[in-house]
Amino acid sequence: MSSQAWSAELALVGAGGEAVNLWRTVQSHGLVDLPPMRIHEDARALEITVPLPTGRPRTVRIGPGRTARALLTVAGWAPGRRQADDLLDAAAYVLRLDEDLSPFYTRAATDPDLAWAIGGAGRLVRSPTVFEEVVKTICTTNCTWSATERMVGALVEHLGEPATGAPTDGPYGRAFPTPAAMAAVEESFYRDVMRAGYRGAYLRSLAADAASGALDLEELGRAGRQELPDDELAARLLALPGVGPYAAAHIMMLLGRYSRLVLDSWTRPKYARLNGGRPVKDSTIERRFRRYGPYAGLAFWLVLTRDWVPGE
DNA sequence: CGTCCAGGTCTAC
DNA sequence: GGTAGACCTGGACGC
Repeated sequence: MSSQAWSAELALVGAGGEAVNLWRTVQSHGLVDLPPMRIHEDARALEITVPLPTGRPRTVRIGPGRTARALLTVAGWAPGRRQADDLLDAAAYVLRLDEDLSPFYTRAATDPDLAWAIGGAGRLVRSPTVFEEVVKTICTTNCTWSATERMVGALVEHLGEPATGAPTDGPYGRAFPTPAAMAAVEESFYRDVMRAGYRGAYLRSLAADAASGALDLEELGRAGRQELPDDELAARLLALPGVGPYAAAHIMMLLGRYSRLVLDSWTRPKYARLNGGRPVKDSTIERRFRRYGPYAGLAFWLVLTRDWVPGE
């Protein structure tokens, strides 16, 4: 416990000069409610524990700063210039500030259902690693949200590297586990501690392949659309154990590949509710968002989550 | 207490 | 290529 706290501001602007609504970004999808991320409602801030290129992970709060800026704070930290820059880079990465959403906004501007978004919505919080997006997504499949929380919570609490000054127990204040850490534990961990059921074998296999280098998820997830088109990325993801159509679409959306719509037992009824309550066929939904081309999945997601932040 | 199913996926037809 | 059944777990529900 140190009374010192490091803080710095980060300009909230997209790569194309677009506005960025921080609070909307913080609440952009469900994974921000899973360790090592959490939302501090009263402060309108995102807390996340991020690995840094050097030294231990750090837990940073990303909240509102001066106009069009985020304020980053880390308790009990007095970093050097290099480390401070690393943390700023990590926060910018998590907020996806390197992405240019202006092509999407150009299309949204002419859509009465989505024109509201151009004020700074549509930026989805990004995990520090692709591995984390994949593992968490697998932990959302075929189970309730409370089960997802249990599984991810156990992973981070028991296998995540603690940040300096982190609490000695509990899932917060720890970076998401590395593939090596997840590959090093026995099956019994997945069965008895994480209680992952049949997903345990998928996760263990995924972690082992990622740890050995046989599978480079980070390269896969960060490849450009030119070198790896969406269809090919989808095929590669679908080949992963435990990743089917829903999970592939969800992972792709989190990777900034929005061509697929996330269709599952939450999105289908939610879309139906927004359209008079009658079930809507997948093909009908696909058709409605086809005009968005590579942004179809993002447009769909924003329509579904518009009411997550009141006032829009 | 049994059945169903949740932000599905895999295997075997 | 499309479609049943099985699959871990544990809340929610009906009986």
